[in-house]
Amino acid sequence: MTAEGGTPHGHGDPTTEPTTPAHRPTADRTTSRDVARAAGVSQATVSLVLGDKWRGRVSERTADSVRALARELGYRPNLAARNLRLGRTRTALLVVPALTNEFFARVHAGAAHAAAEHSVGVVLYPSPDGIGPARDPFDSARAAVDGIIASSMAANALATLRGGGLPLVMLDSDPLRSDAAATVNLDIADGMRRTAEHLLALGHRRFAHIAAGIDSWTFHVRAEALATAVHQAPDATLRTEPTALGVTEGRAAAERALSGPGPRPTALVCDDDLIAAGACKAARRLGLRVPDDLSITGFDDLSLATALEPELTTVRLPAAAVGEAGIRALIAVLDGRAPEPTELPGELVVRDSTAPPPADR
Amino acid sequence: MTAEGGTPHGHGDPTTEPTTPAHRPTADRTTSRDVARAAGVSQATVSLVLGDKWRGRVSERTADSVRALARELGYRPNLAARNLRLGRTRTALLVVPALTNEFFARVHAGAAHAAAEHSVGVVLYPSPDGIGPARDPFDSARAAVDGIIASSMAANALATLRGGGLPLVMLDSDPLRSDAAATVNLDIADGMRRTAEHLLALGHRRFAHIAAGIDSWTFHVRAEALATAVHQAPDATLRTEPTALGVTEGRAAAERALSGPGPRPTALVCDDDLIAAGACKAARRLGLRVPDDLSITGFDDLSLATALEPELTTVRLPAAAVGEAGIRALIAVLDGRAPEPTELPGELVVRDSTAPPPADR
DNA sequence: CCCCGAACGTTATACGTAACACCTCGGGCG
DNA sequence: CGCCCGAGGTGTTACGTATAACGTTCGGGG
Repeated sequence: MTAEGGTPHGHGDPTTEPTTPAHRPTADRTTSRDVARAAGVSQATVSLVLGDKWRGRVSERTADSVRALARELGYRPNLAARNLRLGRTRTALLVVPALTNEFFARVHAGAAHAAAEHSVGVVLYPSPDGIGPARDPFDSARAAVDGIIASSMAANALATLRGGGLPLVMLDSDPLRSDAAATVNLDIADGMRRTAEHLLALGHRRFAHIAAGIDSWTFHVRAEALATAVHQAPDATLRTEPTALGVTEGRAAAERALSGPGPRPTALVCDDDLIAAGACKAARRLGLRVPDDLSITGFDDLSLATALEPELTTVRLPAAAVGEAGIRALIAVLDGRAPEPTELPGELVVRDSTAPPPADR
Repeated sequence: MTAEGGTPHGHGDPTTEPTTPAHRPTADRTTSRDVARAAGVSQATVSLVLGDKWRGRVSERTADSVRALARELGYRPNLAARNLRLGRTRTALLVVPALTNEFFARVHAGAAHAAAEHSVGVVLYPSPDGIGPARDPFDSARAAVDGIIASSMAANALATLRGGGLPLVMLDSDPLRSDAAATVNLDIADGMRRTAEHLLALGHRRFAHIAAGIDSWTFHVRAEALATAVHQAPDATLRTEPTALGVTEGRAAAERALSGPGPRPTALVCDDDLIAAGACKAARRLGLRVPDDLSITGFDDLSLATALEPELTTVRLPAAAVGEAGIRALIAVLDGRAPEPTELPGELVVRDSTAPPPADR
């Protein structure tokens, strides 16, 4: 029990040399203590100087010398030790379905940008988009984090996320039934309504909704908003063709919608730009010209929208702003402030894939 | 020095209750010691059991009880503490230009996948694609990492990366002049050669290279390989039109190439699919049909390639495999094994944007 | 002459974990 | 009987950092 009487440790060699402590727990990097030794001060002083808390406690000369030596020795603070000591990491975990979806890549870019401005880090957990219980994000990310920002589309990871007891900011999820500490939403309904009104104003009355068949709030909102807006014109009809996400899938769904029974729709409203790209291919395959014979709209305004010919009329969503707002909200929560709930507007971008419907027979 | 005789600490209250140590360094999560107390064992035992090193040292009954309590109390190991103790983090830093480039999003996906299989994490440093000294990746990523995987296109961050003293795996960089611990390369030259041979076989002789004007190894290789392959046909001509990356930029460059002096090229070889998409738009704008009047090829095989009409003939690069190989190489280096240098092949995917040239006048 | 308060640092922890070196105890064996 | 052995643990330490609490010197005012 007493620590007196001989070193209880195995390699009780009182030389200053460490002599490789037999299991080498650390890569031999310079520590703040090394800098301290070199500067002839205590480790605490180094910590004060480098932490910029030295004013009035350390002389300017000493501070300068410490800084110089730190640079010279290539000192880099050990993040693990710092995080342990402080009990926080200044790091956020961003949970999204997949970055190959450009929308989420942009969300990440916005988050990374805003985070950098606050000296905060972002680590990513791309929730495997298949279903299944998903690996534990906390294990997979393997980085200690202070809070979580999660897209509602990463649904399969959400259950696990709850358990962590960490502050959670939800992106684009139902604000009513969310137990998150904060939410950042997109005004999806408004975007869809504007799309419908644009098409109605052009004279369209026969609509088909090529709808992402995904049980996610954002897509429910799209369907509902479209239906509501379309039916403001009493003679308008709307049929819905569900599809998985993706160009090929969208093409198949659009072909079904265009070759179904009854009069052919003159406008295809697609749940995202990839589906819209597929719809364009379907149109061409059926010998329909876009936009003369058929109008097509997308959603998201990915770079794809302007790469296509004709360029897509679509709703531009401020993806980067979503990421930024997510970071800001999380920081607010972590600082104990109440984050204002955010709702970001979309914007209808009219390009070349919409036009008045062909003259009816 | 002796621990006897009264607690030297300020709030010397010998109760077991911590009574909030005045600055609350840690969020009050369950620690392994809490689990130990609940199970009536020592913290060391908890560590053994949960670290799966208990066989032959702890009875099965005790181990079960510890595991049950850990789950019940919602115990999650403190990664910062673990990392500090072990001196490693089982985390890799992936440095890429930007994830909005689908190619790098796929690289990341591959890396994340391979990493997860080895219980390793990946954190991302998207090097701001502008030039400039870039923030310190180690600071920005804010996560302690064991090693780095960097794309050669994240050039502006590379200098800083060197300083860290961490193992570095380079992706798609010049293997000859690289001081990296390992390299993972794509056989870009082969892909470009196949493209040229495909076009030559179709009968093309007048080529234009819409070339990414970026000082990066991968693009130098493309230019060189294309020139070499094209000039195997003695009557072939090749002009080069540099461009920035992106659809709009590619369109402008293609327009220059098509409207320049001399006979018009019949084949446009583009350095990536985005540029190729721009080239398609340029062709349409000039009244040229693809592929009847003009053949166009891309590079990368992004999802864009099949979204376009006509679908692009392009070189499919195994982006995900690059990420996977990067992780594997890094793990090998960290384990002290010598990683075999990897060179991954591309594959020419012939689609609808290439055809024999129009009959010459 | 003495105490005081700046100025300038230092000492001592504590964070939570993993690994090592010890303990203890009952039984088998020579 | 004495001794060792293995099973089943415990005590202690160290990782590198940040900070609260505590010295120590020195010039000056009362």
